[in-house]
Amino acid sequence: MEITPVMRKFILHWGEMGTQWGINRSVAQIHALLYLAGEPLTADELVEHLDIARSNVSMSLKELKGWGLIRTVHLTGERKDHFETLYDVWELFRIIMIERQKREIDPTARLLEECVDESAATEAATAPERHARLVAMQEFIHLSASWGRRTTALKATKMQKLAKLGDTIFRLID
Amino acid sequence: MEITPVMRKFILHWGEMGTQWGINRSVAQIHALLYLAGEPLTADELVEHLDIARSNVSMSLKELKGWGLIRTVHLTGERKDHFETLYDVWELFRIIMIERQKREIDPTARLLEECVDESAATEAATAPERHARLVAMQEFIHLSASWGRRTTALKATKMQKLAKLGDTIFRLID
DNA sequence: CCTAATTTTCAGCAATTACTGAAATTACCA
DNA sequence: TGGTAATTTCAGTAATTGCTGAAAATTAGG
Repeated sequence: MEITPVMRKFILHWGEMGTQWGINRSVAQIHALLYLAGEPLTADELVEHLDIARSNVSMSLKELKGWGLIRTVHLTGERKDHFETLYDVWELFRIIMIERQKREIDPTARLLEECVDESAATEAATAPERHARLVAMQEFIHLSASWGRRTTALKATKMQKLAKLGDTIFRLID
Repeated sequence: MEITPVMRKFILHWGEMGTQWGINRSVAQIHALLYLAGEPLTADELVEHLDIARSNVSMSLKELKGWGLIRTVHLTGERKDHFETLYDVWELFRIIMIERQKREIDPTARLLEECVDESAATEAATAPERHARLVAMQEFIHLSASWGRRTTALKATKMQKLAKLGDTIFRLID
């Protein structure tokens, strides 16, 4: 496994993108490299190619395992752990959606429900418009969560088909 | 304009959510407050309610203006600038989508095009599977960008209807 | 124009996040 | 079971990001 200029270019960009979305640069880079490599790599290979410390790789791999984006592979005759990611972009997307939903959308939906309930009890009468704005936000988050759950419940192949179908429908409407 | 416990709760959560999505906490809090307030507020009112420095508010407002999420309002007889946001969550969502598309998705799509082209020229023959993975990623990003453009091209009301329609269709399919 | 109110800028400090190297732990084999 | 390779943990440090106060710039009213 050697890193080509194209691979390097992609990996670096992916790392920067990650930081903008709240994902650690090392984590994003490691994932990008595993995706492009197409074969399980050892932690030491990641250290070498990405030029980051062994301990950083260890932590980042742990993070990626936590997201369910990589798995440990044992190669016969090899002592070191090897790591590989999924190679299906739709499946990757699906997993990330599920996790972000669980970590971010769902708690927000819960909080908004609390806010709306408390608002209904205390200030809906005195500040009806503000109450309505809270409800509008709650509905939006709720609808987003619903879309998220429904799409991620689909298999990756179905999801892809749906996405392409939607795109085609849009094109026809235009 | 007084801050109620419910408002405080929402604003604090929104600020935390922001940080997880790469949005500055102060920026997110200010926007949340303007949304809930339902009326234009001065920078000094933001300082007081959110307990952050005047200069921080100034910077954050600039950021929000850059995103097109707030506008300056001049009230007759008032010397100070007042700021208000849009109160339509769908319109807010639309603006944020357009901006993120422009800042993040489009550059990534361009980069992937370059990568695919370079890969086609240099290594498609020697590493066809890796080339295919790059192409798969490009297609995914391209499809995402296409969906983004098409949905944001819709008026907020149409978008909302489409979202609700999609949700209903999903429900029927289940 | 001059003055005072208001807003913006920015250098410096604070807080957070990211990364490293050393040490501890675990896994594997003889 | 002891020894070595591999991995993880974590305290300390570096880098980044966020925030502040002081000062400069801008604006509006007289």
